[in-house]
Amino acid sequence: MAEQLTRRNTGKNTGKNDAQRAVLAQKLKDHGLRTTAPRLMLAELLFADGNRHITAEALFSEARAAGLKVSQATIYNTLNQFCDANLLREVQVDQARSYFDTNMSDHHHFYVEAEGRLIDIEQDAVALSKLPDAPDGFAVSGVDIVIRLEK
Amino acid sequence: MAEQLTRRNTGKNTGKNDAQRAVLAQKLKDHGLRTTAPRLMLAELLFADGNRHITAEALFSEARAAGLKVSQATIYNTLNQFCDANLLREVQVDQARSYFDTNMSDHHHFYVEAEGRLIDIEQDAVALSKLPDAPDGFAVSGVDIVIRLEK
DNA sequence: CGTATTTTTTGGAATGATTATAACTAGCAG
DNA sequence: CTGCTAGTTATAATCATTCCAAAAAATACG
Repeated sequence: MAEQLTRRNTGKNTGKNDAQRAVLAQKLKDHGLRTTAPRLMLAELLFADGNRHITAEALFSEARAAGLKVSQATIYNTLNQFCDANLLREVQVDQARSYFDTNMSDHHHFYVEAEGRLIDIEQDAVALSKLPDAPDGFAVSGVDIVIRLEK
Repeated sequence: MAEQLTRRNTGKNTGKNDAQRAVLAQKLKDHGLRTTAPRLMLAELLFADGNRHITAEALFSEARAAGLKVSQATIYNTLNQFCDANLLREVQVDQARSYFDTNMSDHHHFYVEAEGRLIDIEQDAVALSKLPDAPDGFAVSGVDIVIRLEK
């Protein structure tokens, strides 16, 4: 037993999943990451169904629920590598835990504190008509807008 | 020994500090907090010299450096009580640690990631000309803008 | 002013997220 | 294939923060 992680499945592969995997594998390569089984499977969870916001712990649970055997360390390593490789971004809304966002386009967030849930705000839904100059000697590396929501 | 925390000093009180303390004590009362020695001393560190941004750990160091004997637990308790009492606000910029801001006016922040330093942006230096509607059933409880800076 | 009642403070243990470590294993270049 | 390098793992370590139970200090009351 314990061969769920091998590249080739036990038999019936849906061509669809294989195609998807190939695309994701290429995506990893394009971003300078080797294609390993854990990375590919986590990429599948993260990127297969459109944009999402997820915590390390939630991803770990999902992976386990999907029958994958990844350690927590791999979850953290992978999330950090994906961030470094610009496949993910970290969103700063709650000091208790980190949220990772698969949407790399320029955008902002609603944060439902009560539920720990993030909602994308497309960039063109916000307009900053006035921005302060960066202090001398500094350059702006990012502008984060978080709109906190309550019931 | 060990009487540094008593209300009455060992002798020479500068009237200035006493006046300041009285103001701070009143401030605590106004916000529904009892005047205790630790609270008063931390309030002095926090509010005496204009607005500041500080982490729990930094406040603890300052308190120790000033010869105060407060435990870490008291630092955390006090910071949280001050937040609840609207004497402080917590700023969310780094998942590793919390920053507390004594400036309760409506404003935003520059964050120098490399130095872990926050700089206030006065409210009128930013103008949002377009804001998305809150999703159905939710109300906006706050808008946080953080401009990240690099050298 | 003591004494009772309630809050605070405290030191230390507990928690929870994240990172470091060291041994093992899997990619991939030749 | 074979070896070198990078990735994965389990576990221990770390770090900020919270919890806890007991001691101390504040207010209330008589």
